[in-house]
Parts: sequence; structure tokens; C-alpha cells
Amino acid sequence: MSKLTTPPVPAPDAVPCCPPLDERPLTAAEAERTAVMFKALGDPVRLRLFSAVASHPGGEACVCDISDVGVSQPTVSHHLRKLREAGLLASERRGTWVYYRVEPSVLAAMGRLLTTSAP
Amino acid sequence: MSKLTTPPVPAPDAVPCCPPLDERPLTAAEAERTAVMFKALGDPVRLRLFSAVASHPGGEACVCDISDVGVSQPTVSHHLRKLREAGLLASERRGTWVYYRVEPSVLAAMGRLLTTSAP
DNA sequence: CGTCAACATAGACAGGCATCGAATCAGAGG
DNA sequence: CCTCTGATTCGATGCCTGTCTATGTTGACG
Repeated sequence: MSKLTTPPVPAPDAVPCCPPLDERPLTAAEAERTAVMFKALGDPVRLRLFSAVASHPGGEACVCDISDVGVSQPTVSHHLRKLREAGLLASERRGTWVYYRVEPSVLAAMGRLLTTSAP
Repeated sequence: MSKLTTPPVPAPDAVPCCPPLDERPLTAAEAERTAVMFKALGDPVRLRLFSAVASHPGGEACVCDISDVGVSQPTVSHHLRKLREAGLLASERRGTWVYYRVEPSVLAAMGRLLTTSAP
């Protein structure tokens, strides 16, 4: 089958969403969707993995480059999957290695959520 | 005792911290501290409570104004405590009511974490 | 004082989640 | 074809946490 760069995970949801948090109270549905992204960054290991990918030269990194975070390699894979399911990272296999990169629009959307409109 | 506006919770930690996530890989200690704040916003109920406080006129709200989020009153109190322990909210008792307000510096610090330096 | 309302705390329970070892899959190279 | 390395998936386990009911604390008001 033409299964080249198809994501092996079910849903790539958690698209950019919602106004700044101090503009209007979020609805239940908005909060549900937004919390997924914050929760994904709410783990120290995932935060280090995300930061490692985001700060890597070229904007992408293979798993072997960022696996040194103090947990087993399956656990690293598990956390990278979570970040991908939350829409924060995208992955692509090139030969032997799998490369992860940051989804830029989602990062900007999260930043906008925390940007206060009042001076 | 002189127990006026003293916070009844142990630690008010989770101060503003760390460079933007795409600048350098976070250390384990940095990630540990930063994850606390993201985890606090990683729950839909807490996100709605925080948004309700942040968007309230005057920048503060009493519990009775924001308690309509579909969970029991003790659960609301529990989540507000979590947000306070994470350093995102501050509370003050005035007469019968307790008012919560957003800790502005922390919000700005979180926004800076997600602000990419590259164009 | 006694009572009422607003919040907080305590304890219990269920579901979620981070972690690991073992097994499996996918390419590269002999 | 075999094997080695990189990475994901699987199943199990133990802790963390979100939720509730019940109770306690604090201040206002007769």
C-alpha cells in the first residue's frame, strides 16, 4: 500500500483554538480541546523532549538525538507519541531513523492563549 | 494569630522560569518546575476556572461567580487550590467571600516560553 | 449566642497514566 | 537470507489524580 509518511496514530486533532484566556471564559468544549495541549506539556520528560526537538538545528531531530532524558527508550517513544497525538509534533521516517519536528502553528496558538490583551 | 491573608497552602513555588522552549533544551530541573504550570492548565475544569478568573471584570472573581463548571463545590475548591499552588492564581478573603486573581508575571512567563525566536 | 451561607478540608474510591521489560516491526548491510 | 540496530507496540504494575460525600471553619447577621 502507499503507506509512506502516513501517521501511524489515529487522530491528528488539537488544532489551533480559542481566544486568549483573559478575553472570555472558555466553553466546556474549548477547554476540553485546549487542555489536551497543555497536558501534553505537563510532564517533565515530554517538556524536555519537546524542547530538545524545538531547539535542534534545522528544526527537527531524530529520536536517537534526544533519547537521553533518563527514562527507557520505549518510554521515550510513548511520550513522543503523546506529543504527536496532541498535535505538537510531527514525525517522518527517513531510512533507519525517525525524525520529529515542531508543528509551528500550534505553538503560536498556545502562545496566543497566554498573551494578555490588557497592558 | 495574625492569620490574615496568609496562604493556607504550603508552597507558592513555580516562579517564572526558563528561556523559550526552542532556544535550548531544558534541563531536568527546569522541566520539572515548568511542567507544574502546564500541568495545572492541563485539566479542562481548571482551564475554565482560570479563564473565568482571568476574563472577569476587575481581574478578580469570587468563587461563587465561577463555580458553574459542572462539578461539585469541593471539587472547584480543590482545583482552585491546585492553580494557586502552581503559582497561577492568588487568593484573598474579603468578608464572606474569597476572591481569586491571576498572577500576571507567571502568565507572561508562560507566554514567553512558547514564543518562538525564529521568524 | 445561634444560625446561616461561603469555602475549605478529610477521607474514600475509580480511572488514568508513567514506567518498565519483552516482543515485534522496519531498514541497512553483509 | 541472516543479522544487527533503531524504533514502536504490548501487557503488566504501581502511583497519581479527579471526583464525590461528609464534616469543619470562617465570617455575617439577627
